Amino acid sequence: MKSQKELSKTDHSTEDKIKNAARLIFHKKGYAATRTRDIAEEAGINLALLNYYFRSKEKLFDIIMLESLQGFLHSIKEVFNNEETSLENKIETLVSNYIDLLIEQPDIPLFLLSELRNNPNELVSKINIKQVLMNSYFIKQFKHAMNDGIIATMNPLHFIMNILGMTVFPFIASPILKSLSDISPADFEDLMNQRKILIPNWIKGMLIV
Amino acid sequence: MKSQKELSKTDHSTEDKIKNAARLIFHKKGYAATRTRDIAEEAGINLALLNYYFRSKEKLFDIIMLESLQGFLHSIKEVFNNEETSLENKIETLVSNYIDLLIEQPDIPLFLLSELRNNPNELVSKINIKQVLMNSYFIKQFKHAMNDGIIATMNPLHFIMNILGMTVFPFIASPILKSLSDISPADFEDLMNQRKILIPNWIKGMLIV
DNA sequence: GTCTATAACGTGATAGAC
DNA sequence: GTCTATCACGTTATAGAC
Repeated sequence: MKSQKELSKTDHSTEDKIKNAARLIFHKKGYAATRTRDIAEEAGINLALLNYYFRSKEKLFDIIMLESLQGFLHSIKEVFNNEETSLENKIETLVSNYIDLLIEQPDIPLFLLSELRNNPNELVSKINIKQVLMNSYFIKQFKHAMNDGIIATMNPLHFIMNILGMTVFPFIASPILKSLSDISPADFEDLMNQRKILIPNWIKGMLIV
Repeated sequence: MKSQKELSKTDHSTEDKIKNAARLIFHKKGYAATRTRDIAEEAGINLALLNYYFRSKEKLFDIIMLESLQGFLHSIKEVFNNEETSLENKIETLVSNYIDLLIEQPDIPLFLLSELRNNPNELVSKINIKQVLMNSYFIKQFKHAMNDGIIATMNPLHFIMNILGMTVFPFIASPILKSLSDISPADFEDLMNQRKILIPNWIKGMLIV
């Protein structure tokens, strides 16, 4: 239950106030549409202070971007490299954790994907997503099960696309989905919580030999 | 096979040159990050002409946005309201059409979803997505099959999220996915083409009672 | 550290010649 | 219709007082 604390992090220092405001607005509007004035106002401080602490809009953005990316990968990393849990259990945990995360911070995926779009970013290589995902214990288990004929043979990328697609996409597309049905935010959250059970079941269905 | 023609539309008139350039850059960078100067350069004309023809950046954007949204919905509309085809056939056709469309114009989904994010846009209601999707012949077939016990019972929204999630998400997340494996653009396209067959099969698996 | 005032710059839009 | 030159404005960033 750290999420609430995570969101409105310790707002003690001015530096933290600015960072929290920046995260909020960058996530919501993206780099280009964000004005440093908005961040300053949201933080309740003066515009000059932003440059005093972070030098420039871009530097501040880079910090937020890095942290957001790391935070988002953190969930996967922990689950994927747990050597105690089964393949099935990993899927259930991952989906459930992500849905919880996305209910709290629904803006993160669209933010990350938009900002990563054109920047074959140094960040992506710095964070080394490849190492985290493709060399994980999870992938080992997956390939092992395929070799043993326990699950159907497929490129692990398909598998990752399906899990992430079914889990993350509804949040990215929520503006449209909400307009499809006359669905309230509470209803939407209910639907997403249902998916904690549904998605792992669907995924299992895909793996049957 | 209209797609090629669709993309580089008749570049005859200056107006079309500007629109095509605008579409290209807006799709790639979004509204805020796009400079009218970039559009003018891409179109090979002068900045003043852009305002001469379209009055303002925003007006030009609105046109591109509307057309893009309509184009994207067009695929669904046609497939979903065909009263001759089966439920299974509709799924196969929709997935296949979308993958073809996204291979040609991979920037569209992220563009639409980003720009729609904060605008409970008049557009969304003007286009009336709800009407197109939820009152379609497809949804009728779907509910019918559920009532008859032919397919598993679930909220149709889950179903739509799954199809779109599995189909569209890989394109949205392609920068990350490409960095995961050392996958070439051609390999990525191959993977996506595989999914024309795979996704409908997975979806059918979800529907088994 | 924090503020006000202002400089420096980029961008959308227009005037006016051709 | 198309161009060059320029305006008008908003935004980032800094100087300098407190």
